[in-house]
Amino acid sequence: MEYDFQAIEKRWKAQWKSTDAYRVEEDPNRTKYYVLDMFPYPSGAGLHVGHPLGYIASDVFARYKRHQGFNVLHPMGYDSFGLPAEQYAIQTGQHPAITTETNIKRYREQLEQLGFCYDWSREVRTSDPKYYRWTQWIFSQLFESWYDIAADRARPISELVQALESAGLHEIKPSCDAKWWENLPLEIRVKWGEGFTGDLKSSQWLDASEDEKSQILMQFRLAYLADSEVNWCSALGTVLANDEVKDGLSERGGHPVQRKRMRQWIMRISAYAKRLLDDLETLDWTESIKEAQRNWIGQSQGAEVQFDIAETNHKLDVFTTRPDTIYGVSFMVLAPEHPLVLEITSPAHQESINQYQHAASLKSERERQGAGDQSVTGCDTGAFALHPMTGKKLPIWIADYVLAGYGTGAIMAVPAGDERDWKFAKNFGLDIPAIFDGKDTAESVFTEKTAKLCNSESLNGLSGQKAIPIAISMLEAKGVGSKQINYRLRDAVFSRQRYWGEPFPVCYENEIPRLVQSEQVTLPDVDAYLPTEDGEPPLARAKREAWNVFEGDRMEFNTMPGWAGSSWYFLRYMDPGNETVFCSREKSDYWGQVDLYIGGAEHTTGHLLYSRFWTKFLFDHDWIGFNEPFKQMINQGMILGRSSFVYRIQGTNQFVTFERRKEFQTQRLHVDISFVDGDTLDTEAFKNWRADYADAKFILGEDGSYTCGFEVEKMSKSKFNVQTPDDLVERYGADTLRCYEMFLGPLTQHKPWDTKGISGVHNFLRKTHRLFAQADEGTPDEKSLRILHKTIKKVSDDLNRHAFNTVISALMIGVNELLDSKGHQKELLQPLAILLSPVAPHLAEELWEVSGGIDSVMDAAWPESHDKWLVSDRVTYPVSFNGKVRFQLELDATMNAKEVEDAAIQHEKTAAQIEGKTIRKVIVVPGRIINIVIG
RNA sequence: GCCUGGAUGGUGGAAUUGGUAGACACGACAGACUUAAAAUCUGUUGACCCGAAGGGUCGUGCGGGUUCAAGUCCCGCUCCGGGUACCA
Repeated sequence: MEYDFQAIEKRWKAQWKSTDAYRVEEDPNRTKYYVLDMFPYPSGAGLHVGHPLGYIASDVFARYKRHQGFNVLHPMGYDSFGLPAEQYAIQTGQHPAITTETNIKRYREQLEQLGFCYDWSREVRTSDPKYYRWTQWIFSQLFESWYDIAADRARPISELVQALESAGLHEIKPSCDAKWWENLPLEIRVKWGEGFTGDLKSSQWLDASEDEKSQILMQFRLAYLADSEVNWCSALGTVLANDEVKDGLSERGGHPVQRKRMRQWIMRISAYAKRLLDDLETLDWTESIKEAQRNWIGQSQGAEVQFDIAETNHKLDVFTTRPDTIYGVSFMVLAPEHPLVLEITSPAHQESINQYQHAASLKSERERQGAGDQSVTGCDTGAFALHPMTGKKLPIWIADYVLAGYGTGAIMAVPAGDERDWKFAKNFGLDIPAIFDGKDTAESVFTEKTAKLCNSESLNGLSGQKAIPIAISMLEAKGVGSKQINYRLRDAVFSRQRYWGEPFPVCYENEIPRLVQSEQVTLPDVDAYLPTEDGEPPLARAKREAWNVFEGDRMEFNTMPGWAGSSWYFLRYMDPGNETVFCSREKSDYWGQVDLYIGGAEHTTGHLLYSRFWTKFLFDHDWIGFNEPFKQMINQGMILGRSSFVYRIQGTNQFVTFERRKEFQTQRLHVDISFVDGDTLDTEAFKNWRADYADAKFILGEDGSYTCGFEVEKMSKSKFNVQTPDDLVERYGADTLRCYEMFLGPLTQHKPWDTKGISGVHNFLRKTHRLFAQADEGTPDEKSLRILHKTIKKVSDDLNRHAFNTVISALMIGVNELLDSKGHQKELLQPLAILLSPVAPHLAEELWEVSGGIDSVMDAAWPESHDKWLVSDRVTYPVSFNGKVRFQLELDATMNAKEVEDAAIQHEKTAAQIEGKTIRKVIVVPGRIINIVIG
């Protein structure tokens, strides 16, 4: 009987559906295992062959764990808010919900086609109000929380209020901006006086009005409203990401983009910087991803130093990692946006400063940070700072290499010891004080901490490493500085000026925000998915009646970013239908962390950081019992496309085959890979492709066919190299596609997609089918048993280390050898069907039945290999001379090293190798190798 | 620049702890079956040299090194992919 994959796959899919085979429930008697794929965005194009790679791997692993008796949670859902649907809505007026629904339907069909063992009853969609209700709830909780630095965790804002009422800010330290009071309106600060430095008294708090209290609390909330610099594009009425801006213009449309301060919701992720950094140690992720997160969080240790500004009362704070070089400071540099610039610039410099600030505001953050061009720019303010130790006057400049958002937005420049400062000093002719003994820093910068300091008073003679703590205590003693740990990690902007996202459960009264708690806020209908004419987000178009709940003067017009819904979705899968909590504690205690997370590496610093942050927040409130979401993660590589090309002779409609293309002047054109089999073009299909090719002529090769050229590149529609799984599933079946994607190579590596090899894998399944067709009740011989147990061991070991590609080879070898040894007894075939089941589940069910298995193969216990069948009593040793293998020697496995050595030396072929030379040494690794050193 | 992953036959790749490099598969070639083709099956297939069997030399991006033994470890490079960037 032929391997009729279509009938087999149809039959078992129906069977699984009718028995609800993938339904999982909590079961206290079994150990859980949670396998998760990264949340897909359901795009209109559907899945291409690159997508399922990770899904197949996780599915294989989930099935393997199920065989091992684990209670496996393996869910799937959709990150269904997002820009493409909104873009489509702008163009067509179709509600994004409709587009999204259509796309999800297509995704679902494709996913089901591949036979994944998802428990679809747990499916979630971020755009479903029943889901985003809880995203909104988590936002509310962040709004209602502050971060207690001493306790190192989030706490309810009510506890902060209590503390403020009884003792002010004296005894507690909330995470906040270093000078949080400067964000408050002047009226409040006036009441507290000039010298206010953050030590809020309970009397001052009790004295404040309700509005004022709300504004003060805003400085400490974990979700807070503040002004933040954004790339504003007024033509598009929206904010753009750094990489959507090119040369000061929007990438789409080429409209001018300007840096602008906008009031936005922000997440105080910086409060969690240290924990996010430290807890990386507990994760089984690749070192490269962990390292990238470390760099992103960017902890640096150093000191904050205060400089007085000459002839004013202003003070300038800077952060430095090199307080030891304090005597090398020769000027100061502020970010162009630094609030002090306005106040200190001398009238003579005012105009050039204004110009420079304007120019800087037109640059994107990326451009400011140099992307490519290393030219040094800056502008003198005409003001001077006073050196805290020497009192020397130091000119204050502004330059765009100093970023407002990092540290204090100002630096003390030490040209002798810092690359950028040195270049800046050289460029503008500023002093470069020599502070390193024996280093000529007028000629080149010296950035290491190894040289002994000079011209540095009490620090003289010390190396930088030793001088740092001494310099800090010196600064502390003088009251002009203190030890400080700084993080590069910035608070995350949480507002988007878009329609298709979660609405905030927030309304405004006198522009003071408060939570809407009477009812869930759902997305209102709008007449268009565009910003309003005065640049308000699309939600500002919603009429009052369009909101299902309307409180205060107005509702919040922003929506939440894409990462909101995806930061906690792994929790919702545990308890998808719960209408009273986001996930019951009982269920999250049972399912716990994701044991294995599979997805691309492109989410390294976005999703993977934010979901860690939210997990820690939920943990702080004891709503879940673990503080990291994803225990182990594997990042799959990208699947690249294989493009095919035809060669058109210039100026004609004639196409020349690949081998002969050099004989003519040709243009290389992409051709749709669906007309190409191997590299051979279906010329008829090609002619029917497009009208202008209808009368194409071909110069063929010797074999009478047209051969295409090829190249490996990213899969994309415009390159006509996109392979969808659909037609492959139709031609070969889902099991073949699953096996083939696994067989292609290591999961984590990038690899070209090439269907050439798929027939080999398909062939393997056919051979397997053929082997089982001969199933009988006999007793297997020893040879076959050895093959089986070798295969069990190899497949199990490889699955354990996620080497899915070699799992397939091992199965191929096993099947080939069993066909050879006539090992078709049911006793052998049943375990073999189980081994096959994770990778080719449909065929495995069929074969399980054929070989007399009971119930579904999915729940059959994973076979164990027995040493009895693995160890052999004979060993074939390679015998090498000076490392070169010369012959094989079969010996008894029980022989010890000395006996093996003697046997090797006495062997007749050894004599021929020695030939006059003497044996210097013999190395025997029992069971492995013999090496005889001669000379 | 920095961080990070990689480079092995014509192709995808295997070699898990330093121990027989090239498993498995594709492709190619040859053969069987066939009137023929397709399909299927069998064999050969890293390069080079001598040859009847058999044997030898070279060989894992490049140059060094450690070792009885290196694709694997160390030092120095080249190229390709990804991330990131004047982060004080």
